[in-house]
Amino acid sequence: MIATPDRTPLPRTFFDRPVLEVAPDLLGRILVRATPDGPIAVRLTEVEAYDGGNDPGSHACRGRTPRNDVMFGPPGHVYVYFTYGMWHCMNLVCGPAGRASAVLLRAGEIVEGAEAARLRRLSARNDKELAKGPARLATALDVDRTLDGTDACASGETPLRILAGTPIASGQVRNGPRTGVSGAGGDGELHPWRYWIDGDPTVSPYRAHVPRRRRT
DNA sequence: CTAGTGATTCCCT
DNA sequence: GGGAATCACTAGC
Repeated sequence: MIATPDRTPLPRTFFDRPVLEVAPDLLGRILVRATPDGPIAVRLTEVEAYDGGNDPGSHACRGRTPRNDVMFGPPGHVYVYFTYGMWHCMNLVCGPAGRASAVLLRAGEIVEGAEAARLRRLSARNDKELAKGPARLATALDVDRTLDGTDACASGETPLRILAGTPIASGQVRNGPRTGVSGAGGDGELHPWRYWIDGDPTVSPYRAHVPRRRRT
């Protein structure tokens, strides 16, 4: 018998913990995006931890800037960045405030509002690909920089909120090197901080970071 | 399935 | 000015 997902919002205290504790605990949780077409909900299946200033792979490793400002703020808020000239990716900030740690949401299963998500993801060949990858997840949920700094733990009507869902037993959680991260050779050995649900079909393929030469 | 490459723009050095 | 926490597409196995 399959347990019904818990629709209770996650409290801010959930995020006010070390990022390596929060990241695997986010698997199986449900993020809800309110849109004019109705809610789109994603069950998280893959995440990556970024541990503030000590982490060479983190956007916060060179200090506070206008872009990463939200990472230095209170936990439970959403950090959205724009990358590769085209894409957005979203994170949830973890505690304590000022630590600048966050969890990148890398992939998930759309469990509500798939019709609305498909409108944003016309290249997806099937529903498993709707949110298979961090930029795909943000696109499917219509998330961009205008949502940077949104409080995912606020009560009342908010563009983004996160529900308890169904946590994943530790035996079903796998971890390994982060995907596509520059700034740390041998990153997999030192920072195996990508977590995913074992065998889940919506988990994105692993790709090592490859520095690209500028077109002449 | 894997591997290689162009797209496109913001941010920080 | 260089590079980026990526994706879509193609070729080949």
